[in-house]
Amino acid sequence: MTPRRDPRPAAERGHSGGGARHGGAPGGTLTGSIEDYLKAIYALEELTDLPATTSDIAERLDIAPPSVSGMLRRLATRKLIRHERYRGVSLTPAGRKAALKTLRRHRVIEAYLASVLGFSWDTVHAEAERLEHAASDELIDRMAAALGDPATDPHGAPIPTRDGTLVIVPTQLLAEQAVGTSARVASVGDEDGELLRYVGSLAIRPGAVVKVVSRAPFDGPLTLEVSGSGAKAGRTHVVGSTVARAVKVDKPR
Amino acid sequence: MTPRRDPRPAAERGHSGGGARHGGAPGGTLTGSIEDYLKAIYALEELTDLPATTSDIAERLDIAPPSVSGMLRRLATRKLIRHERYRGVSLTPAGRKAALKTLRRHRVIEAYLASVLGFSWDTVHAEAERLEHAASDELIDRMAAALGDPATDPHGAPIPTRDGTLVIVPTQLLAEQAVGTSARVASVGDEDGELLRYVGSLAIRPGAVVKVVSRAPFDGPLTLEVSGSGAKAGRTHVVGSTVARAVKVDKPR
DNA sequence: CATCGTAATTAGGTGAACCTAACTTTTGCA
DNA sequence: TGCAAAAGTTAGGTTCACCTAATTACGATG
Ligand SMILES: [Mn+2]
Ligand SMILES: [Mn+2]
Ligand SMILES: [Mn+2]
Ligand SMILES: [Mn+2]
Repeated sequence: MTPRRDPRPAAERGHSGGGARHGGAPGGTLTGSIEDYLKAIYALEELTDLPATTSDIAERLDIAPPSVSGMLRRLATRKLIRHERYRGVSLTPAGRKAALKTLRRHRVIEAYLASVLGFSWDTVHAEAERLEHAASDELIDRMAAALGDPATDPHGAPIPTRDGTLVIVPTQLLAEQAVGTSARVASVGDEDGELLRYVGSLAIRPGAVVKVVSRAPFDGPLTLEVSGSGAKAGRTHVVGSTVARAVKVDKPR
Repeated sequence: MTPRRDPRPAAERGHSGGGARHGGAPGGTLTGSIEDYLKAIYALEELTDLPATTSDIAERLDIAPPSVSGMLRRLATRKLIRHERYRGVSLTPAGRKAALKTLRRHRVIEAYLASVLGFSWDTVHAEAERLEHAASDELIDRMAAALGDPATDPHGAPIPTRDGTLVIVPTQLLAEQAVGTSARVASVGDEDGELLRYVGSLAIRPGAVVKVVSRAPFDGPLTLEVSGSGAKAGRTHVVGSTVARAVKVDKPR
């Protein structure tokens, strides 16, 4: 009569989801896939202040749109998102909380790998993308503590605190920075390792100061001066719009 | 005509298997489940020098025997084990290699967590059990290097080298040690956290020297003297056969 | 050497997370 | 305002890794 074994879905048990932590979080344990969807939705909402669309999520996660539709239904059932059919999704408080928790894990891991284990800033993201689903809360806390609870990750992105608070510093894209002005680099997008290696070779990293010398029309290339230490510092460089949209600078005021 | 996307099974892609590393290992990437099966088979073969049986594997992994049968068929198809129907399984060279690789990962992670991040020896196993499937080779190498390529994990178990060599020190179970003799503790089984906490409280850990004072018949309790530093050291203790079978001591010669 | 208990396998599910092909809804634009 | 393209969903698969119930093989014993 009584089932012999753990009747939970496979993904929530030992393996296959990666999401099996220990503490019984309200609403049940989240799989690794779910954590990545929530992170993606969070990032898209943040970016546009609008509901995230199916195709944006699909593109970001490199998953076919119908697969996303299916997952969104599951996320809605679990009350992690609100889904208006054909319109898009937004995170519920529970979903946002879970997204920020995963984001904290991701960024703490990145910071630890870079600071303590000597990983380069273009390799930490891929590693963190997997470890974020396998590390316990305990491990994340210990890594953060070992670094003195860092405020940002190696790419300059703010690290959510243990209680789910994310400090939002006003920034704008380097692509939007006025010609002739200087600004401090706040962060660089961490998804594309090649881009990070290139940007790093130009001494563009969080804290560096960049001056926009000129901007070609029609989303054209940007001429920059990077002031900072290093061999290439102080020289001018021409970067394309992809790079200019991957770099965030402090907003002037 | 051409398939739009990655046609690999879901478990080998982004998530769901945990086994998706980066380097294209020969024979295809292994899922986290497969890695755990191979580790279990390796341990059972090591223990008895006989083919591992379905029910032993099932018990060790807490999985129903029919599920194990199914997985064994898949492992045999992938040439990781040899399977004689109704008889048992043994690892092929490829399977053994994979098992040792996972074992190395597991033990390096345990050692790192204990030495660098201050985890206690009774908590590292659970953490390593998940991280072993998500960490890259690079990460394992860096953790091992940070510790000066340790020879053993916190429980005294030898760590396989990068090239898959495992140093086998002749040991016997504390349960088999002759009455009246002393021996150095080589290792303690790491699966049961509660047991580790208890054993640790008796100052029984790798390197400690234990003397068997007496042994009650019929698999009965053992009276021990633990010599070493610590408050409880030098006192006698009585431990049951479960503990006596979890502790390995150097073999006399 | 027949039999019976145990071990192993087969048969037939399930849910998660993906896919392509086909269909429906929304929307941008002539 | 009508209509085609784009976006989103539904329909119908697949694989993985688990499950229970039923069946088959093995091997110990009388
Ligand atoms: Mn991830
Ligand atoms: Mn980052
Ligand atoms: Mn494991
Ligand atoms: Mn261990």
